[in-house]
Amino acid sequence: MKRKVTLKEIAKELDVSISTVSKSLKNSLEISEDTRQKVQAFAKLYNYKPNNIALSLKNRKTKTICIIIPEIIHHFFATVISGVENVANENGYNVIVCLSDESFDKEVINMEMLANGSIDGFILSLSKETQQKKDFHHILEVINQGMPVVMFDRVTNDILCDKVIIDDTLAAFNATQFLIDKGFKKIALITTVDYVSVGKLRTVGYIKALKNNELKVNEEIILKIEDTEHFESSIENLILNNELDAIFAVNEIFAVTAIKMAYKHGIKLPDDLSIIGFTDGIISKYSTPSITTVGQNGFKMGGKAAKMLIERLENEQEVEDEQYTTEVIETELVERESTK
Amino acid sequence: MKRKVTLKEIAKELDVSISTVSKSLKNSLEISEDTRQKVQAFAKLYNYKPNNIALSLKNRKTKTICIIIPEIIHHFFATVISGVENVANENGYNVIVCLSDESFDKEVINMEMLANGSIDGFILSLSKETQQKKDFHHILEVINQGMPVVMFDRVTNDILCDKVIIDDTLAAFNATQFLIDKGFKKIALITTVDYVSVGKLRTVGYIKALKNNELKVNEEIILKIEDTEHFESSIENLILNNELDAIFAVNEIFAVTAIKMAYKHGIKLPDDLSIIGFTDGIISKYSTPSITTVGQNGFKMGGKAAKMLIERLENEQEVEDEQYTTEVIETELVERESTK
DNA sequence: ATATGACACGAAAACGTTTGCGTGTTGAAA
DNA sequence: TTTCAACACGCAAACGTTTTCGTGTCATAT
Repeated sequence: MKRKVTLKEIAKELDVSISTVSKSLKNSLEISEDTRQKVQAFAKLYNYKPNNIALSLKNRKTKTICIIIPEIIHHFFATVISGVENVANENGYNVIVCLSDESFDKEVINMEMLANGSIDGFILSLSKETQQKKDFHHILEVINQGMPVVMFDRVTNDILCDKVIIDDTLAAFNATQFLIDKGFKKIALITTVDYVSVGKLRTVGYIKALKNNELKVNEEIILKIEDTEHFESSIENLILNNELDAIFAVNEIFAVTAIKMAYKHGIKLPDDLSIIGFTDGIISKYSTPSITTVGQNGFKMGGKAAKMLIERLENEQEVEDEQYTTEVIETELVERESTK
Repeated sequence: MKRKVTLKEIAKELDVSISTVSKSLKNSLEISEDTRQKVQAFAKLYNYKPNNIALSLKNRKTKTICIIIPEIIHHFFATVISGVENVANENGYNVIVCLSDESFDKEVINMEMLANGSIDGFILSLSKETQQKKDFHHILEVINQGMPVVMFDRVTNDILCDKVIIDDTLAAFNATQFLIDKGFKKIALITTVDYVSVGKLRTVGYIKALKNNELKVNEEIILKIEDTEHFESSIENLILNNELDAIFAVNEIFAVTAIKMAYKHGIKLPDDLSIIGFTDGIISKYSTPSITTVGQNGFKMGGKAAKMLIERLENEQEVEDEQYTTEVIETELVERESTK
């Protein structure tokens, strides 16, 4: 086992100074051809690689960014990570992944743990609990320290920073309009409780579309799910107690559960009932029938977020314009078998 | 915007030395009650937090581990990350996630990029390409430098290190036996090409179970899928051209695709055909019918891997026993609707 | 009055780099 | 022979910590 070799060791071995070694390896003109080659040969032989930590300390940048997400199990967040990773690597950055588990405390701890020089910036999607508490002091603190933050998907207006989102309202509007255009009148909504920002926005879009087409908004067929564990029966009741034409669900799980309940009671899809979901994940693709859904393009979203963050990092020394931008990623309606 | 405050700045402000500040904050007995309180108050006021990079350099440990996985999109790998994150955080470690995208080169680059002091150790599941090339020099190099590596799931005998796996052969054996016990005779296998280690092992288990029950191994109903993109028709043909009793698929995608093809041709599950998959992911849970499958418990696997790595890190100074262990995580057959 | 010890603090090295600047050695020009 | 530039290299500071080892100032004991 040969431990990592350092400049100092090379210097001692070759009987030159540390600076000479360092300069030789950087092909400095100060150093004679002779020693330069000698040093480089030796360094290659011993597989010298500069110590990243030392460099980070010297340069005061770590070339590492952190992404904090509520849950990695969600396909959407996984694709976002993938997108972040992609452009981060292209730019020589590493990615630390932190999970908040939808918990405010974990979000705070994670941020505090890393805001001490370990990383150069954050990419962040708020946990449910944080959205509920509306307590963003930890984020503000980090920003005030001069560390750039980019928020995505689950964002808040209370924080000024770069953001990348989709137009949830518009996407929901379009999805609902799509159903209306098919001639459906009785369109149910399965959504989350209001404090989940994206759930609320999607609800708004749904209602807007109905009103826009002079359809009555019927509270009885708007199901707001609180408990993310036991909602099967709520959805089952929704379907059984109403003669629905179609359902718009604000996520995959709700959509596929609706399909399951319909199937259970012999309701044929898409003949008797059409369903549109949100998020083009693994479930929508492989479900039987496969699910028509709103694709969010998490990969692109992550990539964009990383790009914005890195640009801010690399231009830090220049003008602090403090002009924050909010990038909107376009969504697309992926038509599959669950709608006719 | 107030930048991070350092020991030096506190020292200057309070007109004491850096050492005094450092010691005060660590409640050293060397320092008088008086100055200790003064320093601590000042530090709290300015929200002093020690710079992690400086600490890493000094201590020669970063309290960061890296996990390299082939794809984050796979639910199984996502759960493993989750498990790693969990015990890492419990022990004050951070997790860097790297994706190899099933590419040998990316795997190598990732390892080299981080093996220079940025992290303390690796957790790793081999990319397909690496398994195919059987080139493990990058891993060996890292280990030879004294950096601990823990491999999981997709491992190789060519590398000596700690490992955490499931008994793929046994799990496949049990799954097949389960089908045999139901009275099925004609049981097809949908698997991967042989160089994917786990695919091969699961194939072995399937064959073993058949032989053990004196059932004929019929190559015609063993489908080895090479192209991970276009395999629908292969599976469709398998189902149509053979009067199958049951199918054992080595992953979720294959299983759910089989269901889709069966559904397409009006074959009723589980009445006409039973299916068992592998990996208890999101698909198996939400598919209609939901899929009986072999649960791998990725969360536990990741947790165990992290624990092994951290233990090795913390005991590094002690006896270098060099006794590597391979931990086997038990699997469980999750019975659902796709089998009768 | 002197020696002793506790006490409270500072200097400096170390972790591994990079880099501006100083300096000793050349050779050639004056 | 003197002067001066080019050359090739080393010194030292800096990044932010921690920690060992001094050291100066007291009060106390002798």
